Amino acid sequence: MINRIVLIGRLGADPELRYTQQGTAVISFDVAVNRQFKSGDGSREADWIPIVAWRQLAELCAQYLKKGSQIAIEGRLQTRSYENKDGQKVKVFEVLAENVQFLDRASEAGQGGTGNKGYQGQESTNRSNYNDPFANSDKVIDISDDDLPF
Amino acid sequence: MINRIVLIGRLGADPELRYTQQGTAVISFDVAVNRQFKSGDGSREADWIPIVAWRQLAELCAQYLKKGSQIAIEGRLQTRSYENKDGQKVKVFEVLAENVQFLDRASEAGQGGTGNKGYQGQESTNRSNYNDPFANSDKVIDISDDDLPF
Amino acid sequence: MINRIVLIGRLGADPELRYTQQGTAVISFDVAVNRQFKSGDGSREADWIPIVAWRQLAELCAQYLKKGSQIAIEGRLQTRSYENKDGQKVKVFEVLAENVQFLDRASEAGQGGTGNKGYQGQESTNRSNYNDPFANSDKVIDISDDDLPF
Amino acid sequence: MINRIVLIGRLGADPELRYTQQGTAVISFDVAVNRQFKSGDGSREADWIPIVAWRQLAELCAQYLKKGSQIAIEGRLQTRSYENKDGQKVKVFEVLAENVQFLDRASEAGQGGTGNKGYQGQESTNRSNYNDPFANSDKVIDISDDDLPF
DNA sequence: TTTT
DNA sequence: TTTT
Repeated sequence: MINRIVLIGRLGADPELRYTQQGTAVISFDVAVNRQFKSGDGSREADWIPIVAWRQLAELCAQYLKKGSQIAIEGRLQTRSYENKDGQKVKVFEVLAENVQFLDRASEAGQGGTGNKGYQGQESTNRSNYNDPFANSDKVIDISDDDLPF
Repeated sequence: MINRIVLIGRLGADPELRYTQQGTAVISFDVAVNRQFKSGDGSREADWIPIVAWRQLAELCAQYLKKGSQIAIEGRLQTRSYENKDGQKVKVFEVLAENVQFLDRASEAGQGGTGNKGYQGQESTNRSNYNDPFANSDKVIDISDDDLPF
Repeated sequence: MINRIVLIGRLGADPELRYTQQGTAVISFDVAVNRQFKSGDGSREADWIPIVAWRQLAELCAQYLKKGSQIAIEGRLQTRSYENKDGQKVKVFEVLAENVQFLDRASEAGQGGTGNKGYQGQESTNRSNYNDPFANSDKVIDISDDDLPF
Repeated sequence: MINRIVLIGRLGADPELRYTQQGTAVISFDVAVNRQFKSGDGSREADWIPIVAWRQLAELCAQYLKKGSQIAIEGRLQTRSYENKDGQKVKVFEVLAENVQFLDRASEAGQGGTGNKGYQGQESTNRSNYNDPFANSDKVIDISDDDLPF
């Protein structure tokens, strides 16, 4: 069903590229999307949206993005659950990036898209059982590609 | 900054209309947005997206939506935090609905939009400090309109 | 660059499936998207948006859509030019559908997407030189697949 | 009904701010949205999308945009017709901008939105009878505000 | 927690 | 008619 989101924002920190045990590249980062209005107290507020990208798109992002980079993202809003160390079920919201556009002069990168590699459709598949990339501190995340049906 | 999402899905339960202490209508409900692909085990998966709407749009939704209703939603993805009873900070993701379209035959309601009342811009304002509507079980939620800058 | 459109509307007429000389399926139809407001004279106004879809998505549409069908469409807004019989250059606007959702009860079809076949990326390619499908009355349109770089 | 488009592109020329006879500001410009793929002949292709904005948003655009400016636009795809000097009916497609974000370093302007002035809903109204702004060469366009139901 |  |  239709699930489409477009965001423009800036990275809050350098993104870190990771790999699944099978070698699939995955990257995660948070993007601050400013709201149009200041708060009552005059502070400028932003929504911090977690983004995840896979494969070539992940590698492109790793290459061109750093803390503060401005980026346009097109993708789907997804939810998944995982169990934390306390055995509690944690619900995660994230935008699965399917197309990105780097907006900084510095990153004369142009645009990265999954589409041009023919992976876009496959990106949309279920991946509800992988562990939370954010919960891992090492570059190889504890996730089997068998769990990724793509 | 650009933050735009469009979803089509179905309500998992009857929505409940609430009012702030000042009488502002607010409604919340979860929408199941099916993914295009079945899981490896053959089960059909969905993303469950929390939706919130305010004022007239909330009242329209209360009037036309019930468990199972199909709906198209246009809005912004927002995040906010609140403290739960244990004093822990809980992060909430939700789509602020700004325009909806009821898709069920039964509800020949057509479309509800905040726009036609001139409230759309104001909807986008900061509301990061209100309590979680989901955490309240009574119809009057514990939130002062002073906290809502709109 | 980012170019994303989502529409919900109804077909003004039965769509007609055509094929290029090389056998690529293509379908075109106009969708009426109602505006939220009535005109000054009380009439309800709609924008008529031309849609085009290719390959499997075209065939799905041919199978499930007819005059009056309600549909959600996700795609890109594209422009192209062709020369009419008078040798005049005609500019065409159309939405390249990349994902559709059939919204009628009757068409228990669910959803068609190019993504699930891995064609989505290729859809985005240049096709500015083909003749106007609307200008042809026969089912085999006068267009070589050599002109379609996908 | 749902009709939502988001674009990122560059202006092909300096925009020109005009006013209706009643003094309503209106601006029109074309934006080049590059496609992700080069044509078969290696040339880079773009879709040229006509944009129109009204009132404060028009004035903001006039202030911050010039030939080559990069901009993100959120709005609706609309169609309208007018009669040209030969008495022929001409169909026009254009994106009614409801929110824009200036993306050039130089224009540290941030974002313009109709929403923050409470005009956003009204923007969506019928305006199918005004003359084509592109067809006028003087700054005051031949259009009565009586024809604009907002 | 939806639906087909 | 844009830009990288």
